[in-house]
Amino acid sequence: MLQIVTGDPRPIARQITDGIKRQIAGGGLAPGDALPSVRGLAQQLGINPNTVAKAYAELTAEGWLLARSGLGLFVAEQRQRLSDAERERRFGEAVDRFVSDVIGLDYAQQTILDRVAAELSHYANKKTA
Amino acid sequence: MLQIVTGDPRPIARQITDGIKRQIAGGGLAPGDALPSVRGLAQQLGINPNTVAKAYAELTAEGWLLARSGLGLFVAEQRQRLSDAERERRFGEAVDRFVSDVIGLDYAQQTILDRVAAELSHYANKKTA
Amino acid sequence: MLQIVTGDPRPIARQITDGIKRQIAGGGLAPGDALPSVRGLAQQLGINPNTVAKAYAELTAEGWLLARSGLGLFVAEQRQRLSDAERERRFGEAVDRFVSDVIGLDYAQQTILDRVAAELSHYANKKTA
Amino acid sequence: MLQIVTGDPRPIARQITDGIKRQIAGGGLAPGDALPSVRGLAQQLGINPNTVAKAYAELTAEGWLLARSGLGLFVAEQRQRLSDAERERRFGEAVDRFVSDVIGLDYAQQTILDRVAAELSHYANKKTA
DNA sequence: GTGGTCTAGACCACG
DNA sequence: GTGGTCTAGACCACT
Repeated sequence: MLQIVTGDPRPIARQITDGIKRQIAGGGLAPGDALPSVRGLAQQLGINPNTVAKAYAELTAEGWLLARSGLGLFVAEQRQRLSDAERERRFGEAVDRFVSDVIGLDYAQQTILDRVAAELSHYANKKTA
Repeated sequence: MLQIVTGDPRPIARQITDGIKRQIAGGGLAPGDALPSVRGLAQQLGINPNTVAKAYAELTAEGWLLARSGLGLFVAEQRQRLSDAERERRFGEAVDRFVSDVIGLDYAQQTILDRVAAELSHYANKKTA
Repeated sequence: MLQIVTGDPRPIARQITDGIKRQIAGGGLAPGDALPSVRGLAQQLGINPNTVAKAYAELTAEGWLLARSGLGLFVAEQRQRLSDAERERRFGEAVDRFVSDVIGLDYAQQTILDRVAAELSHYANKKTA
Repeated sequence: MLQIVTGDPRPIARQITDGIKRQIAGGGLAPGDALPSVRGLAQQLGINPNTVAKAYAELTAEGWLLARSGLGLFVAEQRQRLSDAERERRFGEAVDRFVSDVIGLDYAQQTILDRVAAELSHYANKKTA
């Protein structure tokens, strides 16, 4: 289930997109599955429908979701959603930011890697490159 | 040397603080070393001195730097400023955010770990737990 | 309510952070409470919004406040952010400075202690060690 | 002995005035005692003579020291160095600042008072009001 | 509407 | 020369 945490520093729309991406990556949502309606999800989460619509729009633009007119939104078939250059750019940025965030906390490298591995393992990921 | 990347989504001041933290963590800047002056660095980077001053102020407030009036800023002795609980909290947040960022990029877990390890290895890390 | 005293040697932003910290410590502001908006408080105090923003930014960085994008700033849950060693260091510094400030004023020790006690008593302090 | 600590956030001149005030308050320097010369102290401390001269000038202006032309500076006789209003103003400011510094560290009131009392006791203070 | 960021330019204390 | 503070005004992202 999606959860909105008010204390979370991430914008609400980001929390939604992150949550849905994780569910898709982890198999909780399979290609073809329908998503809750904008109004329904907004009501359920107690937030503004505009915020949900914005999150859905972003996911659609990135190829995660597919709109079928009059029917709603569905999880798209697996496909290359981003160009390799774009993937690599985002990947590099994420690693960079993560290292900057963690570098001052003085954890051992192995501790950091173990923790990342543990967190990643919650989401099945069969792609090998 | 510090580099400002205009395409970087991080604010300029954040890029500066990150860069300096990394230099300190990696030993490029040792305790007692002087930092470039606010005006000097601003001119070198082609940005407003206030932006540099803001970055320096944050690092000073966090205990990374120490001001000696009239003389300039210097790298402070490193000490553990945060409680274990706070360190853990921030660590968890960083890991969580990182996983959210990369989970959708379809990289293999090992690829991700290798990249993080490579990036971390640039910085000496003496702590073993 | 917050008051800005022009004769006060503390910078304006410092007066604001001090005042808010005291209100939080004394229970006048509880976790979850909203703070006056940057622009609103600036107008009310007759100062520049940037000055208020700076004070708020510092309190946020130190963990006293939490920003919810688009909604404003709120008092965060209190938690112990600093290590015991760091707390002790700052405590020692404060005591040292205080003694230096009052040692030349020729007040009796008991007079000084009574005054400090009176001032501290305005703020609930549940910790017993 | 006076000590200059480079890591101290206080300006050097402030460190000197504080140190001399403490010595006078604690009896290490008695009325009539001569002070080291500006140049001598500056050389001993490894700092700029201007800084020492400035510190001496402040102490003289506040009535702690007395200049005898051609002979040097001496500790002044005990006397009311400040108006009562000025004493009270500074006292209030010092208490206020101290409380603001300590309020966020979450120490018990008694702990704070004990520490202040202990620190004050290092300096004999017989005046009772 | 909210806070966050950056620029520009001024004034101060310190050495 | 150094950093620290404040003002003024602009633009952005978020709700």
